[in-house]
Amino acid sequence: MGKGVCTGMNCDRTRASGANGYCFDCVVHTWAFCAALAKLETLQSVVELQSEETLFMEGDRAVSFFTVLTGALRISKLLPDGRWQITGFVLPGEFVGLSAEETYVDYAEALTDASVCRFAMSDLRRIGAEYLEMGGQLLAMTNTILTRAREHMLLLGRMKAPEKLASFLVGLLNRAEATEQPTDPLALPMSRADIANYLGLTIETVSRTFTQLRSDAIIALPEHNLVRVVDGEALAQLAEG
Amino acid sequence: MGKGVCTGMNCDRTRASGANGYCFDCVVHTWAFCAALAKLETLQSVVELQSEETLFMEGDRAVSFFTVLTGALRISKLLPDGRWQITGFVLPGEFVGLSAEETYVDYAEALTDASVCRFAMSDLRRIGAEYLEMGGQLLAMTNTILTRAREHMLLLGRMKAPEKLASFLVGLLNRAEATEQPTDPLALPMSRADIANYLGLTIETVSRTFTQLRSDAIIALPEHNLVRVVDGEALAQLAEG
DNA sequence: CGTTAGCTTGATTTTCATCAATACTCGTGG
DNA sequence: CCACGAGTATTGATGAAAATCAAGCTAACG
Repeated sequence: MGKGVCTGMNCDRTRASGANGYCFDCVVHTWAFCAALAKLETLQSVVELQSEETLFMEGDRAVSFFTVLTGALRISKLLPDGRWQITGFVLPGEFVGLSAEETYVDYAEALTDASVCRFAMSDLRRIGAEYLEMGGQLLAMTNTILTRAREHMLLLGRMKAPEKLASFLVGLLNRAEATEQPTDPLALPMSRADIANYLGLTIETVSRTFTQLRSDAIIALPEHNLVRVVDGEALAQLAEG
Repeated sequence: MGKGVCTGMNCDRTRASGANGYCFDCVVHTWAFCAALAKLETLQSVVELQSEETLFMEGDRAVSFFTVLTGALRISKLLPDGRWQITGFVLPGEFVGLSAEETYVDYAEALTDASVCRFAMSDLRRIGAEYLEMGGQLLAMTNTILTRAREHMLLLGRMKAPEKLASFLVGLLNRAEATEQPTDPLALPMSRADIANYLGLTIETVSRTFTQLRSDAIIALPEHNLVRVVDGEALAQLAEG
């Protein structure tokens, strides 16, 4: 899994939030849960991550949670024998690291160079009374994540390889659209290995399936990490099962 | 999937909560999120469900959410072509039906005859300001559900049939223990078909795997729906992967 | 006591994993 | 600028796990 480790709390690569310490000009301002809050700006700090760096590990004390500003993270769970499953990708404006436990229950690692905005759990509890609105926002966003998790279970349990890949691409397209990022050549921030793991497949099967979708003229692959949708109808069809 | 439909809101089979309308002697009082609240008792009503009855469906307006009092529910998602995936079982004291959307995003059906305690979403919003504590409880419980969902993804994506089944049994044992229900002959409230679907397998594979675990002297099956753990060590070992 | 739904067992097929090369891409240094 | 090498992706051949197809079995219920 990841190489470097930066547990947020004690990482030296932190600095004041945004360009000048205010949320209102934060890159993800309009999508992130913290958008609702003016005073929150005093509570966070920005953490810079290099590609493959670990933000937190299972078992670490869950003292912080995070909003992704730029780049992307991967969330995964590990089996004792080394097998693991990526349970989600976290894109800009989305948050990660809330846990009902004292410690984190999964791993968060940077897929690319990334920056995240750190919040202290203790601050969350403290301001709860004042900034009730945020509690609601967090609950809503957690529910959104849960909904996505359940869709992913349907994918893992019941879909065939081409359906899985189509579904994955459609999901990425939707999220890119939602955060106003380019979709025509859609960028895949993750490797084939990450895609394969996320979909419960192997690298080889993902690769074969990519070439299959390409030869069926459903997508084009101008580069390994760029996808162009040729037949959106067929892709959506596949993605639906 | 289910037969009858009872969307909670307009179900006639409702009555006042508990034996006498107070939460404090509710059967799940000590485990349910509502335990923290005294005033909540005025806000709910009890809904009785028959086995296989539907509590809510994907697309229904999400006007209520529920705590299970007795029995068990199954939560599932449906693919257009009829394939579906059970994403979770809901046991007494656990809640279900919170959604960030306007409508429910999955199906909830009774595995057995069951009773659930209904809360109105509007009440949740209204009392939010006063009963902040509950918001935190809901967030915590939602995070617990999310954690379980992620563990389930690991199971669906990376485990082999015997590991899946062992993991499922261990999970049920833990939950039965947590709510002080019998574990020695552990009752399986769900059919082989439900287990199979939940684990991303077929009925046949589950059946074969049960007989395999039995002939390996890891479990005994005094009846189809009763499991006795013979070699807990081996079972835990398998469940861990 | 027969019927039916749910479970088990067996035979065959399918999908995907595994094993094994081969090709591509990008960065480095001659 | 090109050759080399390492990491990543593709392609091919084979094998294994679980799905599918097809009977039987069991137990509960009329």
